[in-house]
Amino acid sequence: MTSGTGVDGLDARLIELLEAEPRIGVLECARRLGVARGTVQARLDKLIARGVVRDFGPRVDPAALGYPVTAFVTLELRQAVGHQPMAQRLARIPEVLEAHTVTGAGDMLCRIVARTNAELQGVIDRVLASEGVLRATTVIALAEQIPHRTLPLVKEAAGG
Amino acid sequence: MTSGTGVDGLDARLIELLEAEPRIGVLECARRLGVARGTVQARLDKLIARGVVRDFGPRVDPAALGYPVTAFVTLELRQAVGHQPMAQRLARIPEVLEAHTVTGAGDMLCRIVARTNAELQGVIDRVLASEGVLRATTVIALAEQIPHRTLPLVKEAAGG
DNA sequence: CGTTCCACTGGTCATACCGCCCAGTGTATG
DNA sequence: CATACACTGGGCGGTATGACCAGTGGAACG
Repeated sequence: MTSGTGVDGLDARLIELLEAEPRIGVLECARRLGVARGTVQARLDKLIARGVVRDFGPRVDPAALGYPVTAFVTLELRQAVGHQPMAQRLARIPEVLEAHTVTGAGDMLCRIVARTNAELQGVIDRVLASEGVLRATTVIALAEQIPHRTLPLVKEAAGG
Repeated sequence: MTSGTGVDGLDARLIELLEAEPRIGVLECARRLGVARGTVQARLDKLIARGVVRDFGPRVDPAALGYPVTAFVTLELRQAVGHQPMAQRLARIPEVLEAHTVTGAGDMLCRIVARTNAELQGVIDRVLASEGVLRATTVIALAEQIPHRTLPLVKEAAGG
């Protein structure tokens, strides 16, 4: 194994290839990478088994779904409420796409989408209505300068 | 069309199914959804054509790659520097997974990962070294309460 | 130095899926 | 009423898939 993370150059090239053209199959990957099909299969199995590649689920674009407004909302919680139950309450709001507990002044950071700025207000109101939320600070994402990516990281981890 | 977004119940069920078991094929989907294969194919094509489903790329887990530390960094930029060139500079740092321009006190919000807290400092230093960055405010993500999801949103858009 | 382990190769096999085609039907639209 | 559209259910050839195998080369270990 090339590095401690267990990802080598071939793994990285494989992920890169799949990232670029997700529809191609194992056989095609093998051809392009210049290795045997069984090798690609084994690598892929191992990457999935190790959790490096979670899955190949469909990546849905909220904007195309009609939710072009993205915002990051920092929540301040009442100390007494646990983060777990809070997360469960937030999970009931479909527009909450993501939530993390964080350090700093706030307690939780959420990614929220909405159809319009006006509806964003509505979503935030629903968040605020959750028991235990003291305050919500919102910043609206004006533009996605770097869309979510992991490829450079994979290459980095592979050593190059 | 059921709704203005162009996603109906069947679309939603299809996405949900693919989300749950990404490896199954069109035929299997058709069987489980109780519709003809051609229908599934047509729906899927349209979803992709409309951009609702971006692709089926591999979802890489940075933690499994050896980058368990996630942080959100808010950047204040010198007014003179454009966001575009700034994004390009940030894009050269593999650990920067995402970047948005935002409203509020800060100018950009980035998602950053690192191997350790100590290395996080190093990554932030590299960000700060970029021309035009005046200040960086960092919050570390302690736990991912709600991992990135879009399913509830899809169901919502489909009307339930 | 020999042994053992492991990954990769390159080949086969039967199965099953894929993309594409078609005619027929039901339904909403104009 | 005519049209357009979506879905059905069927069939077609081509091809990938997953599984399996023997053989090879390198690295680690006693």
